[in-house]
Amino acid sequence: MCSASSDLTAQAKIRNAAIAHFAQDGFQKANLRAIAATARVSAGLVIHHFGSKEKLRSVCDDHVLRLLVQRADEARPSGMQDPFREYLSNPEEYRLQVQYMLRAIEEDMPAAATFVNTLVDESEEILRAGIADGTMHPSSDVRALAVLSVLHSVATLTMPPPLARALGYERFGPDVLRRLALPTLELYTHGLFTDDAALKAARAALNDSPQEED
Amino acid sequence: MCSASSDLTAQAKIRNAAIAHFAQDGFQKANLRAIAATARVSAGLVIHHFGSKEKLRSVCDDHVLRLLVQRADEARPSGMQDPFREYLSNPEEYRLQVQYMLRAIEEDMPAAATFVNTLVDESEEILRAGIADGTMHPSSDVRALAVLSVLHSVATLTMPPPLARALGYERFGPDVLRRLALPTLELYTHGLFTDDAALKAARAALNDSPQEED
DNA sequence: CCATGCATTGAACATGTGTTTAGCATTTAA
DNA sequence: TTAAATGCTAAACACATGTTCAATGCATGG
Repeated sequence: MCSASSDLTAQAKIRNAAIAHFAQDGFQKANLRAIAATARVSAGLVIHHFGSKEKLRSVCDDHVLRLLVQRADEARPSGMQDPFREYLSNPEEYRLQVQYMLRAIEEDMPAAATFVNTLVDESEEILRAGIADGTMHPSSDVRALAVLSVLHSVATLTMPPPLARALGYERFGPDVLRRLALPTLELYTHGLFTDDAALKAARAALNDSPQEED
Repeated sequence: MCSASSDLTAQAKIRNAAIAHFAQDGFQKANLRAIAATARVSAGLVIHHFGSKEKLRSVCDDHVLRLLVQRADEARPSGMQDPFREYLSNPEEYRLQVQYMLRAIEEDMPAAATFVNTLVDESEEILRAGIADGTMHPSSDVRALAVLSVLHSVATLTMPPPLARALGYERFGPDVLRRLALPTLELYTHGLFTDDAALKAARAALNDSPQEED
């Protein structure tokens, strides 16, 4: 990265350093002096160019969002589906951008909402198409299923250290992802239960106390 | 809570206030003066009784862990399985303890490791029993499946706001949980795919490049 | 060459927050 | 009753960190 950083403008160097720090430490824990140090500039220059830490984050949000959406568009029509393989088969820089966006989702930033909506909408489309052509089971609530699958993907990619350790790894990484790939596909192919007793029980319970709308 | 707080020792009041603040805001964002204000004491007293913010957290960790494990033991042999129904059908105080432990998992505290290991071990036992008696499908990696199911539960209970909003809710809550219950059970009963093409492809891909890095 | 403007810096400033300290009040023990 | 210990507080302190400011260097145009 140092080889490329010398011919970038100071603004771009700061922005890239900020993206790395925000992705790794989160917005709050990341501090301007460390970002400035990574970018080989002073803390004052960061404010001079971006006005405030908040505005700097906004610029980073837009930048990463643009990169990810652009990459997804280029990969049409497959889009952003199968985030696991996507994540595994792409360069370090891409992983950083994904990590940044995952942090943004956790911290509920506006750019994250845009990103998540894109993912969920795309997921819902794929589900509806799969159900229509018979490759996927029908669902009582396709929208919820779309959210659920995105949630599972996000959760896997942000797996908390204690869970990674329960699997025998120091922390989340590509090896953990590979380890979980097969069980995940097995679950999505055969399910877990051999009968629908639990499902019927849940349906009954939800009908007993229908806290619902239409 | 105010009615009960008057006859608690100051230490207990501070500890309970800290649990609430840590659960709601996370350890870093929570500050001693706010905790002290909730407990109706001065900030200095918090340090006087607990030594430091870090030690205060340690006491809270142990306290919440003890309460949750005790509750799980009382609920034997069902233990901590089906966290959704457990979460929905229990009082506010219990939700706070769960929320505290979820925060501890995110922030990778020692107590969280204990809790997670309990959950995963218990989950693995249940899976092995279910597979043995034929109510669950065999798995190529039961341990990983146990981690996966715990991960899904944790992820659902800590659903980031953007995902809750993608479902049409302001933020995560009991209603979101009820909405996701059926799709989750459907997934765990029937799976998603109607054939095993994706599963076979994954098996093949993992055999082709079993240990690849770029 | 000078002047203007931009990039950049180091130091100072402001604020939030964990912690320390000195002191006060109340209880307890001799 | 006095003295020590305990519970508790307000203020001060230390430090991290976002931000401001004055000054310096350096380019470009007149």
